[in-house]
Parts: sequence; structure tokens; C-alpha cells
Amino acid sequence: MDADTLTAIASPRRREILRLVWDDERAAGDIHRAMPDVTFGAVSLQLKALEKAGLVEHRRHRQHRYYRARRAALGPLAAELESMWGHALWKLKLAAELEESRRGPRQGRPSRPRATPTKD
Amino acid sequence: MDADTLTAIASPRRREILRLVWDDERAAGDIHRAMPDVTFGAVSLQLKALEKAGLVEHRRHRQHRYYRARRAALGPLAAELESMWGHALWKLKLAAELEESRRGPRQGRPSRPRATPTKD
DNA sequence: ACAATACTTTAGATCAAACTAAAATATCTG
DNA sequence: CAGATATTTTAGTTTGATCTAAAGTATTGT
Repeated sequence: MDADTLTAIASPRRREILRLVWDDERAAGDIHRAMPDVTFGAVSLQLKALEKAGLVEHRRHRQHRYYRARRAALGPLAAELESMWGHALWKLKLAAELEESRRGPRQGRPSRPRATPTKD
Repeated sequence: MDADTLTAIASPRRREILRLVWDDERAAGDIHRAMPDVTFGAVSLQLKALEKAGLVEHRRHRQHRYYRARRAALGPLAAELESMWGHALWKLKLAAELEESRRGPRQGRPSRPRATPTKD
């Protein structure tokens, strides 16, 4: 446990991501879909920050990057975080959201304004 | 342990203050004297933030406010912090500084030694 | 090769934290 | 009371983290 760990978990946004990948790995896009108030880019940057601090790791498969928490790196903090967000309940919520997104995709990605190459 | 605790200890400045008042209480001015790179006002503001987060408390005596850490509020984090800053060594450093300030005061009267019970 | 998908990176904007200097408050001393 | 000491508070500035939009990279499918 070092100072970087402390700064990493100080951010609510990063804690939000951390608990999303706490029990199971998740693709970056999947993580983003669970956080509709922020852009994909922002999520990616935070994942990078978390990885730099050693709190998550990822593997690649196909086009996806699957992230997961490195709980060991948090030492006693792991238990603190879990109790902070009432982990049992949170797991249920995640399962429900996953189910819902399977049967009724809301909006998909906000229609991206295609990068129109005006010239060249 | 709540989110406010995490944000509070995320700041290096606040951790610096926290360890100054870890084992013994210290007057605000005394704390400031140990941190010459910031103004007194800045130290006071951080003390206020720490107190709001429940990580320090203070008592008043004469014109002084004596602050001290509330270790219990940190739970398992207390031990993490101690190991982060190699606590045994740090205590020696504090003792040395205190000794030095006693024999070579810069200006005015040296701060009152707390160990000496003043009647009044 | 081309288009789509999945993600990262860059450049610039926004906002809050932390700082400074100065004024305010409070307490003690003579 | 005035003056000194100890600290807080306020107002304004600097700094850094985080965000967005857009462009860039990489992989997959046709």
C-alpha cells in the first residue's frame, strides 16, 4: 500500500469502476455502459489511472479489453471498500442491470457524429 | 470508514499534518513550524478539513489550539499509514526537531513545553 | 481492401482543491 | 485599555484532476 493507492481510491469515479470489476472481469465498453453520465474516453482514462496504480489489470480477447480488480493490491482496504458499498446488495443490482440490458437495449451508443473527413 | 475519510487522507499535505499529531497533540502554530513551505492559513484550513472528516480533534488552552489524531476513526487505515511512513523513525525525527527548537529559538519566546504543568 | 467495432490518446475546456495575503477574531499580558 | 500572540476566516489566484470531443490505433468481419 502506497500513496498512489490512496489517491487512486479517493476518486468516486474510480471507486465506481473498481466495484464494477470487483468480482468479475468486464470489458471497457461494458463498464462504460454502466456509467452513462460520462464518455467512453473518460472511462478509459480512469481505467488507465487505476492500472497505473496497480489496482486493476486487463487481458485482451478479440477486440475487447477485459478489466478486473487486483484486490490483493488493496490489502486491508479491500474489506473497507466492500463494506462501504454493501457488496452483497451491489452484486444483485449488477445482475439485474445486465439482465435488463440484454432484453431491451435502451439507446446503444449515442449516435456518433461520424468523423467526416472533409478533405484529405 | 466513509468516503470522506478516503478523500481526507488522499492529500499528502493532510497526511503530513496527520502524522505530526499522530502520537502527541500539537498546537496549530507548532504544526506550521514543522511545515515551512506553506502559510499558517493553509495549515489551519487543512486542520479544519481533517477535523470535519473526523480525523483530528482539538482542545483549547490559553491562546493555543492543540490538535491530535483520532486514530480510531481510521480503523485499519491507521496501521497502513503508520507503515507507510515508517513510524518509529519518524518519531525520532520529531524528537530531534523539538530538541533543536528548544535550544535555538529564532525569535520571540519558544512555544511552551506541554510536559510542564502550568498552574494558572 | 474496406467498413465496423472496441478502445486509447490528444488537445483543450471546466471545475474544485489548495494556496496566499490580508483582515478578523480571540486570548493573554502589562 | 493597548499591544502581543495564536489562530481562523475571507477573498482572490493558481494548480491540477477530470471531463469532452475528436482523432488515432488495432482488430475483426465481409
